[in-house]
Amino acid sequence: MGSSKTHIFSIQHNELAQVAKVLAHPARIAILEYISKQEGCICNDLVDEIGLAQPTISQHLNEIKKIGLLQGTFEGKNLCYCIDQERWLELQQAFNNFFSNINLNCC
Amino acid sequence: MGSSKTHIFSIQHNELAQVAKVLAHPARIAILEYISKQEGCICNDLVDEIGLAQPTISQHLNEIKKIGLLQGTFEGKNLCYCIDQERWLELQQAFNNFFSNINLNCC
DNA sequence: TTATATTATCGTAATATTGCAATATTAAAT
DNA sequence: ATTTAATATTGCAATATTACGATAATATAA
Repeated sequence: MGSSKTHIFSIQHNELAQVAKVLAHPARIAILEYISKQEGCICNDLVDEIGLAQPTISQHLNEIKKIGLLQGTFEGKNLCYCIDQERWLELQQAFNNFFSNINLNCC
Repeated sequence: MGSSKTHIFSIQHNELAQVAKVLAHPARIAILEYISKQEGCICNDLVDEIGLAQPTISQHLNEIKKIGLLQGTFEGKNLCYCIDQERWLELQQAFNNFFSNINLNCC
């Protein structure tokens, strides 16, 4: 065991959970916030800013990338990351729907 | 290693990440949705509904409880869970703030 | 009190995540 | 082509998560 039984859940539930998993680490929250404060971002700044080793930051960036939240473009010699606006708003909507659709009539 | 370096991050970032972690499993999403559809809930129903073993459901409920999202009251011989409304709205707000405060000016 | 039903806890196995050192890759500058 | 700087990948160790069988605790009913 140890692995989630994803197959017994709906696609919607799995997808929301997958996105939540990316947000489930303070480094990734901090990275997203930091990137947004810059206009784009050079990865090496993140290493100084966040305080984790370069390979670790790179891994976290990859997790964020996997759910489509990062666009990367080259600018001079440095890779420049920025947040994918369309996907961002889509996820905002997804969370808001989840929180709004829940019925709060308590027993 | 293996454990998150939570101490290098802000309280806000850690708290949001902690909540996201609870939502980061489809079973817990499904449990929250199912509880909300009922008015309260008997755990054994969840076992049938979700399709995981009773101890596993109990563990998931405990994770949800830890972030203050469940109220439990006794009703007859069965424990009746329901969603804590105040906390729910608080978390909805927290996620919405996170998504709204991000600056989307791309490079 | 004893039986019954429901929920919680314990113990354990399988898998996932986190983090970093070492190394490789990539692209620009010389 | 070589050097330099930035980012990615690999390999591995430590810890966390997920899941469930066995068992304990809890509360009602008989």
